[in-house]
Amino acid sequence: MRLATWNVNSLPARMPRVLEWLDRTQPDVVCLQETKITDAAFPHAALEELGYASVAAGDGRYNGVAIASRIGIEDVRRGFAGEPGFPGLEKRAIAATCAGLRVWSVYIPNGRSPDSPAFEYKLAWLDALRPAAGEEVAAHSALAVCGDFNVAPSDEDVWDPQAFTGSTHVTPQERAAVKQLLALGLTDVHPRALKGAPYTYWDYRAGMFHKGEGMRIDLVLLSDALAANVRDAYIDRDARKGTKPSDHAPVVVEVELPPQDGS
DNA sequence: ATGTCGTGGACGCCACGA
Repeated sequence: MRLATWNVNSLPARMPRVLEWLDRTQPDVVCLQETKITDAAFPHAALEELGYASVAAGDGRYNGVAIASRIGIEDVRRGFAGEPGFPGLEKRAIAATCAGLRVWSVYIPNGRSPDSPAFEYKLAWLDALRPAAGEEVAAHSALAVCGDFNVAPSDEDVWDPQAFTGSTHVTPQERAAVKQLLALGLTDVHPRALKGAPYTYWDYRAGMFHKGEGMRIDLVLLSDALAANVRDAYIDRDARKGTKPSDHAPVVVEVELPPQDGS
């Protein structure tokens, strides 16, 4: 099966690119983040025309996550137990089961700067995600936790570690939080490097995309057993090019699912 | 270059988040 994750930075603004990308890429399941659209306005019908059923959790202006699947979508859960807010609960997590694969689409808070309340919120959010993810690891042998983690797991995942001194996304606390997630029994699937770099995000400003100044912050975490069945993983860098792109590129993973129980 | 996007309020720019 082909699984993808993409921070689209507004689904309304990105619909032409998203539909074109789905048609070209043919993922079975895609996790979306920063949809920036209310549930009432979510374009279920346009996705259905391409064969995708979709579920969403969104408030409108900020955040928002969704999952689209052409192989079935059931047991939907929005948010998770103990999820903190800032100050109120935000729309940052949705889960569903697609043909036996438990899939989460998550959008971890940005954190703004290490000395801000938003950073404490980011760490608290990751702390709360851990037990919820642990329950999912225990309950589902085939599990994928996908999304924009707003953390570059290692120095290899940023274009210049020196440039990030004093910044979020690279701090020991954030990296420790991701490591603790992996310790639950999840594998960070490393996509093939493109042009020598594994980046999934490039700031719109200052021509950073064209200078190759990016970060790998969009991750696909697979349950360890499932990760052993990965056939390919890549970043669709072309999706960052052209007219009105998102500032993130999709990550695409080809993985062989084990036979489903009872099928 | 603190250099670009996207949203929404209130209407041609500004505040905010990323």
